[in-house]
Amino acid sequence: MLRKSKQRDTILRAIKNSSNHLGADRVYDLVKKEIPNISLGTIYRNLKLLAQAGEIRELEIPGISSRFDGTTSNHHHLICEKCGRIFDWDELTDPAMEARIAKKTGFKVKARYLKFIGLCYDCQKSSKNS
Amino acid sequence: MLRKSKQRDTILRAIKNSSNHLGADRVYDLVKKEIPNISLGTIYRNLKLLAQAGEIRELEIPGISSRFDGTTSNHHHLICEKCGRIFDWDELTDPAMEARIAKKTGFKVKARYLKFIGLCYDCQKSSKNS
DNA sequence: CTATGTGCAAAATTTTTGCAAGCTT
DNA sequence: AAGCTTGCAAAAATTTTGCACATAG
Repeated sequence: MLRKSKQRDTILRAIKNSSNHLGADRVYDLVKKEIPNISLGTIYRNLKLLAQAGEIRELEIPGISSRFDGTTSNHHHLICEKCGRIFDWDELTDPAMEARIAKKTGFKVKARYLKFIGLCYDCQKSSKNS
Repeated sequence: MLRKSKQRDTILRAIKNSSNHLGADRVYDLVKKEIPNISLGTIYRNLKLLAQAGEIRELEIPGISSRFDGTTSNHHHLICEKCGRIFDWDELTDPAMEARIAKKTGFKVKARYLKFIGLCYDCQKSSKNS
C-alpha cells in the first residue's frame, strides 16, 4: 500500500543518517537540499506515515515540537534540560513490570518509552562555573 | 515568588480533583464553571508555572495536545492506543539503570518518565468481537 | 487505468505574548 | 508602591487538509 516515492525515500534517509533527533522543520531543511521544491506538507504526511509503518519513532519532549528517531529498536532517551540535546541509551526495561501490569490491570503492553530528564555531562561541568 | 490567585488555585484544584489527565482545553472548560470570564491564556500560563513548580506533571502523548497529571509522585502511564485513556501505574523504575547511565555517560538523571503503549482490558475484549 | 503521492495554499490547532488594568504582599 | 496576575486579542508555532496534477504499479 505504501508506494515508493523519491520524497519519502529522501525523508527516511535524512532521518536514518542523522545522529540527532530531528524535528519536522529540520527534516524539511535537509530534504530541501536534495528536492528544493518539496513542501512542508509532504514532510508531515510522510513523517506520520513512516511512524505508523514503524520505520521511524516519534518522540515527545516537553515543550518542544515532535522529534523523530531513525532508530526503532527498543532504546531510551536521556534529555538534557539545559542544552536540550537528546542522547540514546540502549537497555531493555524490566519485563517483569509488564507482567505485573498485565496481571493486575489486563493492559497489554505493546511498546514502552522511557525517558530520563536531567543534566548531561557537559552541562553539569559548565553550571559549576556559574 | 508565586503569589496566590484565585485563578491558579482553581486550576490546580481542577487538576488534582480529576482522576483523568486533562488537557488545557478541558481544564479551561472546568475552571470556567467557577470563573466564567477566565481566559485561555491564563490557563496556559498557570499550567506552565505549576508544572515548573512541580505541583503538576506535564505528559506528552503521541499526536495529541499535552495532558496534565495532578499526581506528581513517581509513577508511570499506560496509554491505550485504541480508546486513548491513560491509566496510572505506581512502581519505581530500576535505580541500577540510572547508576549505569551515570557511570557510562556522566548524565545526571533528575526525573524519569516511563510510558507504556498498548491495549487496555476493555479494548482487548471489544476488538475480539470485530 | 487506478490509487497513492505531491506541491501549494489555506485552515485548524495548540500555545505564547504584549499590554493596560487588577491584585497581593 | 512594586511586582506578580489577569483578560483580551493578536500573533506564533506547529500540524493538517482540500484540491488539481503527477507518478507508481
